[in-house]
Amino acid sequence: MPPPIELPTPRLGREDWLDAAFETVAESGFDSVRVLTLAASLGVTRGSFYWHFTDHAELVSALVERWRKREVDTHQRAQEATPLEPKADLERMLGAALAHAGAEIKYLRFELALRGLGRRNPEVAKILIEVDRMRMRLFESKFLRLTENPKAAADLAALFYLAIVGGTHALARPANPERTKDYLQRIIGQYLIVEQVSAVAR
Amino acid sequence: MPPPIELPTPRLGREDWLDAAFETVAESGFDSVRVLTLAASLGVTRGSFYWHFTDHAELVSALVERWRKREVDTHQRAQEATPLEPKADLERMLGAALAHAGAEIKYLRFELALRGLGRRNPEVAKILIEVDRMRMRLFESKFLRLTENPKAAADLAALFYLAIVGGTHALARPANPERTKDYLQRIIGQYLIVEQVSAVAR
DNA sequence: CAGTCTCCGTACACTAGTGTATTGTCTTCC
DNA sequence: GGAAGACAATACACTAGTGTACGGAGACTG
Repeated sequence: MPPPIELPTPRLGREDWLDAAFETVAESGFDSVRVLTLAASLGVTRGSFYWHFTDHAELVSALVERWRKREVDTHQRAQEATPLEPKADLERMLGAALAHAGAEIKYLRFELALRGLGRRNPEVAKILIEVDRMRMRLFESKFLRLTENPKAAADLAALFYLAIVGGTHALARPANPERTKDYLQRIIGQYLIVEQVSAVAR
Repeated sequence: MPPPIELPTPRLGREDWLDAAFETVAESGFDSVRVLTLAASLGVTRGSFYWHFTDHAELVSALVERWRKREVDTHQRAQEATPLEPKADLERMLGAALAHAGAEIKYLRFELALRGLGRRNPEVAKILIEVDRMRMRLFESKFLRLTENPKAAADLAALFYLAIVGGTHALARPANPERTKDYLQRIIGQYLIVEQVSAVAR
């Protein structure tokens, strides 16, 4: 039987182009995604590209759609995960959201670039708003286990989620990987203390 | 004597080009700043541009520098402003930071685009980090009037500042102008209540 | 009222990028 | 092992953009 694994990737598939485009986006944004450049980095000419994609626009929308699907997936897996003790649960979410190590930083940077695209592209904006809502609701469900006030839970979820987004934007470059996480973890700890104190006072 | 004001702007100055570039950046990012397009929108040809600027790169860096200067200015004016009662002070800062009305939204969008540029341009990143630090320290000084714990003040300042940045990124488009402000103002109110309760408990 | 300085138009050369059409070359599968 | 289909190279036409060189027109100044 023939060898099932082929090391030098003899022929390219749609996914290979998407992967290369993903790298470029994470590196320097959507405006730097050029068919010509991608072809060069893949070691082929554009003849290949226009076989897999009809258009430059199709590449971009396929890339966005792939991201969206993955986000929905990880969100569902997070929902189905057996919840820990409340505080540890929140910290786990923070850790996941702010994982700056290795390959994760690419995902973060891709998302930042995507938000940039969303500012000029209404369809992308729609997707981002959906994903933001999704994630914020998850945060909310976690905070609901800490306070009996539903409005407070919603507000705190929004505050923390937005702080995470802001943290990645404001401090992610250059190289403040751990700082943001520390910020937010300390604050969670502190909020919980304050919350307990206020509970005692009630 | 000749009329000191001239309505149709007979000749262009450096500032006119910077203004036009600013609009474009706020609208669709730095990558959309094209000499050719700007010239068209100003009703002249590129001959004018290359008189005022040596280069496309010079336009961009001049634009960034103008933004930086203005930020330092407004920051200093904010520092010198006579402080209000602590809570009102914070709310005023929130209001200023999230002013989404009229011309302000353009500044916001410009800053978002600038953060995008900062992700690929180390010099821009440096400027952004400086401005972020500046503003966070101002927040910190405000929070220091609410709590005697300096670490708590620093953390809370970071949390709120990052939430503001995140709020503009995640929800500013399309058209959630008042929502973010409401979020944060409600939360400030709530935190202050919790803080007071915890102070009573101490 | 000539000269100079400031601003702008024009023409040219060049590069980078898209998209199309056609042909070529592997694979696979019968 | 030959045909069909999947993938890729080549060549071409086209557009958008940069930067340069030079010339011209207004305005200010002596």
